[in-house]
Amino acid sequence: MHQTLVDQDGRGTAKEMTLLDRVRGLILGGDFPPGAPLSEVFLAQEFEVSRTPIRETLKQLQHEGLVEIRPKVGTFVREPSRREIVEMFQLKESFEGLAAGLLARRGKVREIAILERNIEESDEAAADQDAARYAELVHEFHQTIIRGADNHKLMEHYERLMNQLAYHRLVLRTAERPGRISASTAEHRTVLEMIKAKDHFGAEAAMRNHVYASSREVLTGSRADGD
Amino acid sequence: MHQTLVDQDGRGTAKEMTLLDRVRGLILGGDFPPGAPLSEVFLAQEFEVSRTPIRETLKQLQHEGLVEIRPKVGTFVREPSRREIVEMFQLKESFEGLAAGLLARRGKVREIAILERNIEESDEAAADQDAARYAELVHEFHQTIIRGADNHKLMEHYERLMNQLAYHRLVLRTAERPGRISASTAEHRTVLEMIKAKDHFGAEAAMRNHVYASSREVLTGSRADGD
DNA sequence: GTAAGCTGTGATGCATGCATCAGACGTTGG
DNA sequence: CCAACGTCTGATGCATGCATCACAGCTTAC
Repeated sequence: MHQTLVDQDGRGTAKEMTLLDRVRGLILGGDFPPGAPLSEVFLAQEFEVSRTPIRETLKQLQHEGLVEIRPKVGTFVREPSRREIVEMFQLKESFEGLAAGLLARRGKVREIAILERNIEESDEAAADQDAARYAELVHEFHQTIIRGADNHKLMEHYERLMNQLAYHRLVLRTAERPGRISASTAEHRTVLEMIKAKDHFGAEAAMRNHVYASSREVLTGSRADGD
Repeated sequence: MHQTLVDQDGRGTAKEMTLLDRVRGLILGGDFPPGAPLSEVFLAQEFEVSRTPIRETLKQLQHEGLVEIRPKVGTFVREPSRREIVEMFQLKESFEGLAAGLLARRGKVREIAILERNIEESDEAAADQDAARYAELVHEFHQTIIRGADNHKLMEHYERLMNQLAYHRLVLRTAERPGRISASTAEHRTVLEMIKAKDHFGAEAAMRNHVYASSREVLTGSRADGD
């Protein structure tokens, strides 16, 4: 029984998605809001598998912090408290700062080129008032730095963290304001300059400053550029 | 050799240990060295449960990075490569630096008192050439700082990281050299001074410097104080 | 003698059934 | 009317059995 496991966002890329990815997608996609119960039998029917692999999946998601399993009661989508969100942003700052520092130390030409191009396109997107494209580029900028750090363990922890933040980010996306989206580009530029100068100390500081600034504004709702 | 089924902290509290803890203890305790296969049926018999909960446990451990599940083949204790160990130490440096900085910012009197006492006892242990006690105190010092940071998400990520490093640390423990164990106490003292001065920037830098120094020596085998 | 193919064995992957238990709801006593 | 209790329902927790597959070792062709 080779059920074609198509992804749900209609990209048509039809890559084989593991059950874990699919259930997680259900949560992050908003189909199950925080607090919603995740019944094993329901999910089993939904994905046409038995309860056993569903149970394994839910336990994994518990480990990721996305769901809460109350023994003998059920599994529920976890709603991070505001405090936890603050904590996670502190971690994000630390992770991305570390990554920027490592990348600066390595001075990888290819990544630098990508980042330069990214900033150019960000300027264009900002000029075009294309908020969606801008958000995409911001995401790409951070991803490039994380990946460029060349530290796989860091990537793992970072991904775990961002998964937990993801639902929150989706909510924030809706609050984008095209008029202010270029605010963070200047900070991106500073980070890139530090990296190009191989100033790992400065790069880390600039990146942390940037993440801190955008997270502050996210938390207070004043910038909310989805970054 | 090791108490297998009871809790390991010798508290005698015999708290109900979850299967996850018990299997993990088997790995970290060295009963299953890296590369060893973890047969589901064997573990099921060992713990007198069926294969189903064992499977769930193994999937969790995979997520923790302690084991590697090769589909349709089996589960094996993962042996971190040297590169991964370096990566993990970089993360450790970042985590503990963040924690020290947060603790300095908070300036919690209780934690500071604990740390001061810890350093005193460390000096005594060093004077007594009591390597085991010293290692214990070092561990406690770091734990106090991590917990004092008051960031639960940070603790989670830190624990995950240290679990992956744990096997390696056990190996290092055997290489302790009583003559040099006091080397890190000076660094601990510096960290504490920064925290007392509420210099979060300095505290972070001092902590990172300390972690970097000890990890360097661990990796090159020149200090190897288990820190 | 070597390499390709085949079969056996043992493991995992999953479906299913039963035991157990938390929480809901109706009932009853005050 | 309210609170305490008993029953009931639906879920989870786990044991078990069957299908499937990777790998080893043997067989066979060349």
